[in-house]
Amino acid sequence: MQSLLAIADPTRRRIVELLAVRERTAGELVREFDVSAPAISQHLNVLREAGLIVTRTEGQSRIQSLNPAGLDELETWLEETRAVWSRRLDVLERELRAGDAAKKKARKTSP
Amino acid sequence: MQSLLAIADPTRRRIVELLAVRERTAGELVREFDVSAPAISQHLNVLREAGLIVTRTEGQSRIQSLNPAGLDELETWLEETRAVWSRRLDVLERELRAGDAAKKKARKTSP
DNA sequence: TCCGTATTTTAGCGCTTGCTTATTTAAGCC
DNA sequence: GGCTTAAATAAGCAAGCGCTAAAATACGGA
Repeated sequence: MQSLLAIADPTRRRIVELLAVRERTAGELVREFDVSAPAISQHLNVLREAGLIVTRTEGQSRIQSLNPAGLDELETWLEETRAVWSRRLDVLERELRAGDAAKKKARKTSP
Repeated sequence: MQSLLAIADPTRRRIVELLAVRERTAGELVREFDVSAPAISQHLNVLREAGLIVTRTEGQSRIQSLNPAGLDELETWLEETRAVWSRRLDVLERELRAGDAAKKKARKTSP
């Protein structure tokens, strides 16, 4: 779940959003933020290790782009959690209905 | 985006998963982990402030349960990012195809 | 009212994180 | 080779995080 930790940081999340629009060099990204180039470079390392971006060298600039498989991990966790959880809600609702029915029945014999 | 920061921590993520199955008291949650009760209580504070869980008092125990709206924020970010990004991939693919066509055409006149 | 159980708050500590400046690596150009 | 541009790495620092033990709060029962 490294990708979750990676996008928990606002700067890194913004980088991902920028790269979602189009790929960029490290230098282009630096210009979008009020932090130094090393700071961005370090963020890019984290994102790369999390599998969210890939970097290819082209001449003397390194181009950063989103990794197709990167967001999958996040989506999977979210989907699974939501699946378990909404199943639970269904059960809860059914129990609630059953409970109401039982109450109604009980009221007839002992109000 | 507080919810993202909240579930970036493995313990808190586990708490969410446990609550997805069924609601639990703080004490029940403590027994699931190898950390002290205060630690769990603090994690619950973070999750509550992030809107991921709600707490109701029942007698002397406090019951924690997942907040229906909580995961939405995450899902929204993920969906939007993916939407922008996959749109970009579509454009890219189309450009690629157009490029191939242009190359083919060019080859006919000047190989 | 005093006590036990459940939980939270406080205070303090070590570790990690994100940032900066300084230095290093790498590629293109003369 | 020497210079410039692009980017990464290294070292160091302040702030934040998660943990713990200790104290405080809240409720139910004898």
